[in-house]
Amino acid sequence: MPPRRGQQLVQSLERGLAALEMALDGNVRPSHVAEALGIDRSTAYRLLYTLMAKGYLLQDERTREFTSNPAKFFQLYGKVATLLDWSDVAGDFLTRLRDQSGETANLGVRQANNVIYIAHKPGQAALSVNFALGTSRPLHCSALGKALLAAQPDAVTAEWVASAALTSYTAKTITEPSRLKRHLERVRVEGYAVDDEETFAGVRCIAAPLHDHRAQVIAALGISGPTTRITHERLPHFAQNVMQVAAQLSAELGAPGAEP
Amino acid sequence: MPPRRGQQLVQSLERGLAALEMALDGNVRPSHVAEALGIDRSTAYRLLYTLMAKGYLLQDERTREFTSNPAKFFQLYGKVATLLDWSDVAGDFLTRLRDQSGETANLGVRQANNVIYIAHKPGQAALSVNFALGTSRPLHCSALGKALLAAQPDAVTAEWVASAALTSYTAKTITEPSRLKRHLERVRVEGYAVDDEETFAGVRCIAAPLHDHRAQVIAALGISGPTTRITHERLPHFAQNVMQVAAQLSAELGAPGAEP
DNA sequence: CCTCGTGTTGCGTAATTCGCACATGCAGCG
DNA sequence: CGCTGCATGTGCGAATTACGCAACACGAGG
Repeated sequence: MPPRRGQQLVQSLERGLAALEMALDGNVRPSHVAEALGIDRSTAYRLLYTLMAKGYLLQDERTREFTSNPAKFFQLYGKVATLLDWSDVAGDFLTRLRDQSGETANLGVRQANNVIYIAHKPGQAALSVNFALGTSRPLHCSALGKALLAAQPDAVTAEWVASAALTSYTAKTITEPSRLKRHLERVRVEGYAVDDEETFAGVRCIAAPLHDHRAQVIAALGISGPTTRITHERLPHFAQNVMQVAAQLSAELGAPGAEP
Repeated sequence: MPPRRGQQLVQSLERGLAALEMALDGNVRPSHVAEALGIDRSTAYRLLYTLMAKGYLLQDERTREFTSNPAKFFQLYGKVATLLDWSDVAGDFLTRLRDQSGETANLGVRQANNVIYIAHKPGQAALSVNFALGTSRPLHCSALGKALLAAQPDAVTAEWVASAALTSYTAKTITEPSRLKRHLERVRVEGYAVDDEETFAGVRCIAAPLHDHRAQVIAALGISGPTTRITHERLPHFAQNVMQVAAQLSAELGAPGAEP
């Protein structure tokens, strides 16, 4: 018997959700899930079967593989419709930012240790940064993520920085906790965050936080583009642009103190 | 111990998913879930807590209520990106259908006993049918649903009609299995389905099935509008329009036999 | 202050789940 | 063609796990 932790999680549910997420990353079979989770094949099978019975998965009649059921997830997603509304509200501002900067504009929220991109307007230049909605990126090396991190109270940020796994993606990724902490302090002072090729070589991003009617930071807005266009010289200009649109969107969301 | 059914489902996972879906329909508290599922409060709490630990739910610090975590569901949804692509492909056809008919065009797939609307183009008239993406409607009283039902093999349809709960929504909803069966046979012959105020009074819909490269019916396409514009006289004309665009979209999807 | 309702946690029980073992089916190969 | 290897799917018994009971903490309301 494993030692009881502070809070006991329901094991079957935990494993079932893990199996579900595996199926979302690609078709799975009981043997795969069993190996990945360190459980018996039969157990994995019963979890998958239950997920299928509840509509989350489908099973291919021929190959016997379990697949995620897109319709089910679309339905679930439709129920958290607030985000859809978000896209509608933010759409005009993203377009404005995209047109003013000429680069891909995007908007993301925090989910655990990641930023999730929930709305975007891809740039129209031949060479533009592009990725699918719903993509997640680490907080510590994305502009949106750093803008969100910097908005937290000092103590929270300090604790997070100390305990987080600062995975390196490029030579420029900040992996030292102390350096990241100082970096975030500067982000807060300046009002915007920069990802200077810390996630992808050749890609620079700029982001600023968005405030709601309670002045709470709930999301971040930014642009991403190739280093050839977002140069160090033009960076301050882009940053002003991002902050300006972020303030406008915040005002639209009812943030106090923002320009009308 | 309850008698074992043909296939045993994992109870904890089943209950956990039920709790999750409750949370998607609005904030929940352990006592609510416990009562709805007929389980103890403590059990409901542990399920909710596990869902929270895995990122599916959030708990309000003040009210202690559990809320769905939109970011998580957006992330999950982003992974089943095939549907997003679908919207892209279907977008032009939906627009064409909307512009030709002047009514709201929509596209849906089957999910259990419902149709899920996964793409649409709302009509531009002052009075137009409109609903959010991800909405679900019963198969037996929606045009899209009947188009999907009629495409199945006879035996499957017969069994479904006999066992399904044909809930009535308006006076015109078809609730007799035998009548629905005949109705669906006619749908198959005609090539299109009509929802003649069977779901909402004053709303008429027309839909036709979409075929993929294997000639399998995978979705349905249609229009919805007020009975004042979609009159019985003009209905055949609208039906031709729907079938034509459906055939074009099917061809785009690689369906054999459809016009290029 | 008392009561009621609810969130949260400890604990013992027993129901539920888990893993083993096996039947079955399929694909590759000698 | 039959043998082997591998995977899915299903009884079944053991015991781990999840469940319900009970109790505590806390806040609201009377």
